Amino acid sequence: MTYSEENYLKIIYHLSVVSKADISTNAIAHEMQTKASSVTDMLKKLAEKELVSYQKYQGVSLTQKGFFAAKMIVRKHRLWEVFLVEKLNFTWDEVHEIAEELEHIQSDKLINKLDEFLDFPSKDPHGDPIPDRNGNLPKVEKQLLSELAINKTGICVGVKDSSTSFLQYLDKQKIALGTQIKVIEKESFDNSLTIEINGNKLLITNKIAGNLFVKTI
Amino acid sequence: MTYSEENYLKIIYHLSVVSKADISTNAIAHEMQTKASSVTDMLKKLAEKELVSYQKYQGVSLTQKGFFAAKMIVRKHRLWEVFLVEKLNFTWDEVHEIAEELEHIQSDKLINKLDEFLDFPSKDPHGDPIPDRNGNLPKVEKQLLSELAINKTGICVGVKDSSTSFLQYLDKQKIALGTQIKVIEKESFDNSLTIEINGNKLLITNKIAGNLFVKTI
DNA sequence: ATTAATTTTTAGACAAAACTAAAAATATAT
DNA sequence: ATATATTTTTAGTTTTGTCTAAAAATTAAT
Repeated sequence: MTYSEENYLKIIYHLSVVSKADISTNAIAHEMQTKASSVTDMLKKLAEKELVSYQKYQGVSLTQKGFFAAKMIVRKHRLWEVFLVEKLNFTWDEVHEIAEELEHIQSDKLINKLDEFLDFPSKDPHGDPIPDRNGNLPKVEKQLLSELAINKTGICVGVKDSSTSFLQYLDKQKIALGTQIKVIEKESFDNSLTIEINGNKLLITNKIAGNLFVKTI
Repeated sequence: MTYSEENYLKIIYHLSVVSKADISTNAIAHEMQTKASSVTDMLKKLAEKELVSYQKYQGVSLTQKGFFAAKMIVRKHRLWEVFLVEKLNFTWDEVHEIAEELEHIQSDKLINKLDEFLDFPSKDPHGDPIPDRNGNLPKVEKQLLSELAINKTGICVGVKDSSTSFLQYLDKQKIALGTQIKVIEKESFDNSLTIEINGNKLLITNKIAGNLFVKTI
């Protein structure tokens, strides 16, 4: 598989996790930051290789083969992220771009030895689950902070958006994986929330709350 | 720089270390396992970027800029090899191919943090020196075993050929970096050598002796 | 010093992955 | 139901790095 094919497969996988329905050409083009016509070309190539099932004008879905391949790319990405943070002391907002490159390194033996070296982690630095060598994904129980009821407390277990800017915002507000967050108040006009962290109150927008995963306790 | 440009630069660097004179198109084609016409195309591109100085029909040499860039690629390659052997327990004959991919990962921060994680090694698993972040190469004092005089003893400090088959031959004969080797006899007809390792005598061909570096003691 | 052999370069093509512009299919709105 | 808007596909280019075949330059040989 080429570098580009792997990137498409990964994008289709991520879109599939969210949507269930077939993935549209435009949705892929948007994620890949490319043009719809380029996507069409690539979908034909992936269909030819039986990595996706594709019907003209009807979008795509991953085949079993494509699904497994995508999970292996995600596995590599997330394991490298763990390596970068745990072993090389990168911060969680620095690792995504580097892992985007490292995920394309071929060797299965490498990734399995890396997995062992890292002591078989089940989650990456952003709380996302890491598929094992057979493609099994640990099921992570979580909900968006924006969906948490008033007076309920959750533990931060992941982020939906793992962009540098969002992660740095969280750092600034002293929100990390494992942090306890209690919902104090919800403003119905703009859906902003007042939350309590370590005894301090903090006002956050709905956009922030919609990108933070918590687990209720 | 593209993946392919980096590979050309690295090959030109390796040929330069050996030959001093300008590097011929054919020599590069042979190393790259490609055609001379492809090499010509690439040399024009590298010259355009001022990474090599190139005169039609006269071969190429690296510019200062190209020399530094090449050393950074070699640095990455060798540091990753150390990582694979020291941290992931790969054997020295398995790491070259994987490092060929890893050497193209971009981030400077990554490679400097890796360097630190590995405790700033000066040599890779095959005894080759690792350039530091400024491009300085530790000078390694060594000579080929084939050039060692009779009755002299040397310590194995490196290999010229780091192919899997040669390294596995050395493993089979219990020759590793640090092994003491004494030259007992040289057969002038075929230039084969009788050597002594750990008290045992061993007959090796000139080809073997011509690919093993030793340091006299 | 010519001729022959080798090396190197040019010219033209091709595959991968992207693009633009236009056509076709699907979805939406009145 | 028909017109309009949107989405998707096709057709034709472009760029990167490769190739083959032929031409040009260099090197070797008599």
